[in-house]
Amino acid sequence: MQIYVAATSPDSSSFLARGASDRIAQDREGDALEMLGTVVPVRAGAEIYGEGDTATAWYRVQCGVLRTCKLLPDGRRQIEDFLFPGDFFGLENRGEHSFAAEAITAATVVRYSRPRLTAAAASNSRLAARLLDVTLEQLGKVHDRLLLLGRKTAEEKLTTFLLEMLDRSPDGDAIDLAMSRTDIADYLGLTIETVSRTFSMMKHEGVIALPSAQHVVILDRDALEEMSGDE
Amino acid sequence: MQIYVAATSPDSSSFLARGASDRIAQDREGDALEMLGTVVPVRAGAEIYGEGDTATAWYRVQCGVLRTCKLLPDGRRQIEDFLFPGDFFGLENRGEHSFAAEAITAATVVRYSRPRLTAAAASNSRLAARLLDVTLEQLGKVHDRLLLLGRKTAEEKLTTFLLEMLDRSPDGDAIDLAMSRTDIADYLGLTIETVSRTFSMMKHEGVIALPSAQHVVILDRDALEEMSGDE
DNA sequence: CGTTTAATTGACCAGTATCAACAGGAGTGG
DNA sequence: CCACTCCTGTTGATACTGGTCAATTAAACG
Repeated sequence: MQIYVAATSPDSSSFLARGASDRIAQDREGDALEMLGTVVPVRAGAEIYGEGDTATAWYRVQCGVLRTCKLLPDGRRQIEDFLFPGDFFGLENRGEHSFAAEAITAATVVRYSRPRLTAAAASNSRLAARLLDVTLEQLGKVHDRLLLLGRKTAEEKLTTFLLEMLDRSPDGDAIDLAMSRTDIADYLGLTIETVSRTFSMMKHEGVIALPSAQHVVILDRDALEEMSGDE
Repeated sequence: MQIYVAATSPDSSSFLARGASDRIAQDREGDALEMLGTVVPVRAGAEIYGEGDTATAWYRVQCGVLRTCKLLPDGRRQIEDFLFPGDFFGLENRGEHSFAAEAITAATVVRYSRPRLTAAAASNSRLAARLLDVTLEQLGKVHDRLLLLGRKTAEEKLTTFLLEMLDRSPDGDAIDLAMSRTDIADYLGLTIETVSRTFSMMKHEGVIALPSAQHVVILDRDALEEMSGDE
């Protein structure tokens, strides 16, 4: 099983006081947040919580890959996000979860009880700022996906997806896809057939190589970026 | 010009301490947030900030209707949200705004300088909790739109949109659309032609009436809800 | 009123979905 | 070790939703 490195770029405009804005350092030193969490192991394919379950906690991925998804009554599915080590999920203030969270690979997650989090944030302003930061980061990410889902073509969606996965991959030009074609399709608002066909097309054009269905090698990153529609 | 009433349903699972969770009452009494804001009038069509502008403040709509939108280099546009009185916008922690904010009608917005907000939140835990709540609410709203953009049909998108507008309308069964067909199309990931055709179809089926392009009367709410795909 | 812009409607087209067949690997049992 | 099965992914043929281009109507504004 591959290990993904969390993308934790320090953000200069963070809501944290300047000297404390380096999240990586903070993670190492073990801040207030770390004291509150409970480590929970999850089997591959298992559900951490379902859509509609009472939301009692926030979570963070320690290792493994997960997905959060939502269903329409007739079974159509939308994957909200793929989650890698370092990612938070379950961030909601509604009474119940509006997405389900499921483990794609075997995983470990850290569980932060919401009442405890609320109480701790009330007396620790740095923790409160941190929670806000995490939430704002998620919001920014989701915003980008609106444009992708609403306005991009299949080819643009898939190249954007690959570049995104590449950013989170330890390797510079190879991606180990932990998720199935179905997951990718439901993430991008496409069908598995279109995902597969678009992969094949990119392969034939020499932009990527596909040693196996799960293993993607980027051959021409520039071309990929051009195809993503973002520039 | 029509006046919209902000949808401010108290949320029992708020991050605010229980006795203070009624946002409506809070707004009336004038909390810490109110002290920090500057009222800014905006002309119809004017831009409050552009995509890529340095993000220096958060905002809240006092009156009028605005939109936040994002462009692809080739001109394709995605509207992130329509904003009505009471709505917050500009909530970001990246250095620059990832969406532009524009006034659809003449409007007044309240501007909250970010450095001042950060400082105030650091010493006022109730304000910090409030900011987190506002952000989480936005996150929840955007999540619902992912499913709409990724998996719903044109008809489902438009009925969902109408029900959404109806919820925010002062009237029980009539909607005054402040935005153009182009705006609606860019909000739902469709073209103006498809929006127009779908409206016509719904009119012919007797689900809605269209006394004018801007005025929609809901004739059969149940049918509309059934058509939205959500149940 | 005439002019301009927004919305509607129509004809046609394209991108993506659907339906269906086939191929490739992984696991299982003989 | 090979054959069989199952499952996932790929490829092909065809259909259809929604997009594009164009013409018409309606509304807004001077």
